Amino acid sequence: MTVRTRFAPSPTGYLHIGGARTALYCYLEARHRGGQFILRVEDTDRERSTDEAVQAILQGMEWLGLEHDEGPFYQTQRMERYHEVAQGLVAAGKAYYAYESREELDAMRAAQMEQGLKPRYNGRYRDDSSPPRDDPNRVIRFKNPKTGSVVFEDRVKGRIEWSNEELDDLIIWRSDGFPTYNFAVVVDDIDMGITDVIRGDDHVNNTPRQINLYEALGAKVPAFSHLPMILGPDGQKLSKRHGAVSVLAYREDGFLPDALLNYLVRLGWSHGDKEVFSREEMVELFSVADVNVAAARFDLDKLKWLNQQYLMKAEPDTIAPLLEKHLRAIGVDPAAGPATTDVVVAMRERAQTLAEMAGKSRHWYAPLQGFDEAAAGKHLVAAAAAPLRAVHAKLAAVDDWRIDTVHAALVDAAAELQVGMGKVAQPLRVAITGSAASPSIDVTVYLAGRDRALQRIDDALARISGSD
RNA sequence: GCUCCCUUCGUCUAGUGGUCCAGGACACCGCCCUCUCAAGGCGGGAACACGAGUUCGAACCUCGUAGGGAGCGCCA
Repeated sequence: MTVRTRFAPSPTGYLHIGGARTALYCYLEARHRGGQFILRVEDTDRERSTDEAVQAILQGMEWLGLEHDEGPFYQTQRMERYHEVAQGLVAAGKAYYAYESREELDAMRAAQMEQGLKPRYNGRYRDDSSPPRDDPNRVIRFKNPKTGSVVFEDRVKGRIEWSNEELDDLIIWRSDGFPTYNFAVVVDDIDMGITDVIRGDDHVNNTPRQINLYEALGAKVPAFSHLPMILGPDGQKLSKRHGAVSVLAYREDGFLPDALLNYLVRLGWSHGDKEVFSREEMVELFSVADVNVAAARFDLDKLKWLNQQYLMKAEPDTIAPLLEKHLRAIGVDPAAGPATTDVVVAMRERAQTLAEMAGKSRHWYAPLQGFDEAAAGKHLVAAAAAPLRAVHAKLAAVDDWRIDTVHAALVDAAAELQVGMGKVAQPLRVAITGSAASPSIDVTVYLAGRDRALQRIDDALARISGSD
């Protein structure tokens, strides 16, 4: 039997970091074992599910390159099937109708809590053999076994045992005519031949009752793997403030999907000391059985480091179009300056994200947005005027504008003035970029282009004479 | 309250009874390289939650304590 895993998000929000990691692990486990990865949208909560959320999740999966082999399936399109299975359970005496109102149930739970008991349904209609009657509160409850225990071997957490006395008769069919989650997942996972259920560990508590459902339906119980949570940097549950945003927000921030995937795969899983994994390596080496049991915190610094590793390793040609997008995003026209592939090569060691790269490259494409005052105050001083004039003259005389010819011009200027390169480079750097940090000075000047470079030197000279 | 789960450097983790006075990575600090900033190289500080027990020997096994998390829905 081939391995089949599924990712089953509910479309009540976007695809966030935690969901993305779950999807990645499902995907990797299936690929690693030569099986199929299935996408299923759990949209039975008609009040909270939205179409936008469905689209956002699909887009997120696509951006990350987590391709599914089957689906997406939608639970709302499988209603007849759930109905049929629920009725079958009733007919077989394995489920029954119950008629308590929500208020009655709330009161029951409150009373139990007060006595220090775990709130559970009391099974009032469990043995009621009277024919079903119409009632707005009518639901179907599953007859959970009353004795014994459920044991399962979680592939992440190990052996887990649950006494049936802890479980009550859960509702599988709501009074509004829709199935509940615990019931629909089981029916789906059986019908779709899911062999490995990989999901967040907030579902551990549901597993024993789901296993009882599998058994009542005479189906083979799949293997379960419950993944620990991803926490925010402060150790608290992820919130919108720190990380629980859509994965697409990471695209906007200039992260590469491979870097995000690499970060995510290492969050809760490892392979010796290895840190950087290509997609192929992930597929080859990953096993959900090696996933850690404890929750992990999200660390943006490490994600940034990885992102830069990927930025530096990638072909500049593949990064250039992405840089162009980020330039446009900040209102800069990529056509108004140097070839973006050249900028990528110059900047990839100096930026951790594409957004940062775009911001630090803007001066090659658009007017300076003023000077960094500390840098200008230090370098655009009277003593810098002579070097700047010398450089201006040398650069104006370069007719074949290349990095090496620019470089030679700068060396000439420094030699002529009998000063070190530093005396020339820093004022020039500030003049060209507005700041004291940039790629090596020849590259910085080269990328600016002759006209822009000469103009900025003039502007800097004007500022120097103006401030004296 | 009850049930279940978790606990190695600030963070992600290696480690499955001896080779661990605990290894790698990010972050931090220092040095080197150097026209700046980076990148890169080298080096540094930094952890087995606590307490009992088992054992010749415990980060690894057992029990307890503390702390954290999840769940206890006609949400998923």
